[in-house]
Amino acid sequence: MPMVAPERRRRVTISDVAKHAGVSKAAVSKVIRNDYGVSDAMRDRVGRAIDELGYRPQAAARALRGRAFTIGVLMRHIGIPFYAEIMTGLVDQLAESDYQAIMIQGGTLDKTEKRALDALIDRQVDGILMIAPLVGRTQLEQVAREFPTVVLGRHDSSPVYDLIVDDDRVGSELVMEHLITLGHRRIGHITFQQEHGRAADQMPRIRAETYERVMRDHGLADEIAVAVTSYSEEGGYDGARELLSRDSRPTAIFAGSDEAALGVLAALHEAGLSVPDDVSVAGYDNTRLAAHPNIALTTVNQDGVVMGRMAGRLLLERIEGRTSPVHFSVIPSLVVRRSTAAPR
Amino acid sequence: MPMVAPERRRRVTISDVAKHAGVSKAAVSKVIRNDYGVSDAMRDRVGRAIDELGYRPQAAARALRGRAFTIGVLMRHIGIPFYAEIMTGLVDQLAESDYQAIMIQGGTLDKTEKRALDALIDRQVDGILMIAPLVGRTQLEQVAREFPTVVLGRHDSSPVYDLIVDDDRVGSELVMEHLITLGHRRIGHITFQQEHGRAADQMPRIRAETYERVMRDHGLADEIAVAVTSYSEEGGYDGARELLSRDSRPTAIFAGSDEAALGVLAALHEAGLSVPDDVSVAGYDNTRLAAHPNIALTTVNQDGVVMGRMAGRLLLERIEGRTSPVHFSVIPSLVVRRSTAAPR
DNA sequence: GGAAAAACGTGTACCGGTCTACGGCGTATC
DNA sequence: GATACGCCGTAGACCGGTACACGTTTTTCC
Repeated sequence: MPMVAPERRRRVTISDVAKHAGVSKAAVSKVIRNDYGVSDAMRDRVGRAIDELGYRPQAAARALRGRAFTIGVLMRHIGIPFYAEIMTGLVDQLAESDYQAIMIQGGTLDKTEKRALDALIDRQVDGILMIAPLVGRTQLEQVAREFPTVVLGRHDSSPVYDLIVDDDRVGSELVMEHLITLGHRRIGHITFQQEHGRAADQMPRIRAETYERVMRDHGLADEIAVAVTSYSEEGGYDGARELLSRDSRPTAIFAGSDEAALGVLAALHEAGLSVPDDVSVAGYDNTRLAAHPNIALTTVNQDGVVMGRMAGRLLLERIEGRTSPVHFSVIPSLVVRRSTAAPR
Repeated sequence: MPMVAPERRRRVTISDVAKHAGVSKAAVSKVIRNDYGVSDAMRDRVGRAIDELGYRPQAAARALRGRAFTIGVLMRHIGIPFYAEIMTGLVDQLAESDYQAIMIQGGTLDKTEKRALDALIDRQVDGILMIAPLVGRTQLEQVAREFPTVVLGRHDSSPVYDLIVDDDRVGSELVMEHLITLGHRRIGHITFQQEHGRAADQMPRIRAETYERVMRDHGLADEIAVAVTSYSEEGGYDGARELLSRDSRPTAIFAGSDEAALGVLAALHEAGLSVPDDVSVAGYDNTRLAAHPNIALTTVNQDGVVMGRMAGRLLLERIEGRTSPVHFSVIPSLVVRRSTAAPR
């Protein structure tokens, strides 16, 4: 028996609505876009036709001429809890507008990120939010010149895009002062070396530099010990093992991120060292997991929801025509939990 | 001084390429799509022109007539570790094709999920992957009739879409047999009541039913204790508190998900009970965190990467024209860690 | 060697919207 | 009463691709 192809009902178009309402396509378009020059009667009439037919404008067609009503979000990877917070804020902010946020994974390589970014551009998004992008500054500015762009989590400001950052200097100082006040002197740090050596103002770099500065300010220049790995759990694990293998074992480790701190905890556990009795551990980001009683990590809280909401606002403003750059900084706070204590 | 509007360079179009190569638009289009009827010379020539101009086809324009080369993924929320695994598999599978995955958050409400799904449809995606969607079956089938669709994490099969599931019966049995073999009799369960009461074949329901069945099979019908909350950390916390407050405290808790299990651990910690000495805890999903030494959760491993890869494959097949439904089931395995032990 | 078939390139309608230009009509202005 | 103007609706070009129909050239085959 021949397979009957399922009849794919043709989608309702603006012409269908126009015909059904007995008006022109242009009139329907005006109503949809809330354009000038529409009578109340027309609005009602078209509105009813739209409802009756269940019409929804097709984004692709709109994109070709006008806007796609789409905000593209580029992130390395989903599953990073802090990113989820950002999205919560962004979606919340966009909920009142006609815009929709779509996300795309850029991965951790230049190449894959480039591909993802291109994909967003090819899809004619109206604005782009880049979360901690790897892309070099020149290319970043080139994109930003053509599309409203907000960059989150990088410190290199530019006249062509908006910037949202947590004040990593302040946050790192909070952690370091906390550890030093507790009495620690041999404090290690785990940082993340981006592929682009040039990016002196990227977030991991700032945290690392602040760490070193505070150490020096307290006359602990000789105790500086940095492991360069990555901000992932694996990175934290490897970094901790490296730090532990050095001559004088640190009594505290400031991991550049909570993810990394989780790896540090794992490494310490494996080495039979207890936290915080043998080694204190602090992270950064206040991931939801940091709060879990089995982890109880001292960390820095940066309000991701606020950052996401602000990102949405800035993008909408840019889409509306703003060209002057905005630099928004969130002040972080220290959250002390059981992973830090005075050294024994 | 008047602000000079940044000149937005017009994007390179197919006509530009055609002119530059001295051929027709149609020829360029054929080359791009690898269509029939193109000579090697033509391919070279056009290829060179494309490279020289840095041309990239615009997805919106393609979508209008042909395909958008976009796969839409609908998920409740990013930040759920298991979803990240699925995406890894999906992206990996799509990497070789011309398709790109975009994600959209549906939230936990019918209404917000509907809006997100509409947004995908409006954007003319070529295929949709729905991860544990809330949407009712009728609507689901309606969407699937018009767009290639793969549903992951729900057990209600249909002739119009493909299904990818972990075999939740087998997984739940593994957990229960493990606990019973250890000697537990008072085993509690935490489940998730979806909004749609009708969905008898949804995943939480299956895990819960299997729990009850195994209990009965071992003559433990009287010990059945189920807390109905949700599969989130909060849900687990609340559920555990409820179970602990009952007359006979369970010696083991089978949480329907790792997320919930984390909440259970938190509640036990708060109650001053130790794991696994006082209470054994098991989860489901083998989230990355379950492996962390500070958590060390006994759980069920279902290979999210494999599931994601399969989702990609099935979608591409459907886009190519397959209409017969596929039902793919992943066999889970038990991962025993330190959160379970014989009752004292 | 000639007819048929295959290979290749082009012209152009079309997808579903947006937006500019314009025309008709009612009202205010002088 | 003629002119000007604001308001409202429409016609139709246009966005950047795809795909079909068709003409021309080359190859195949008897």
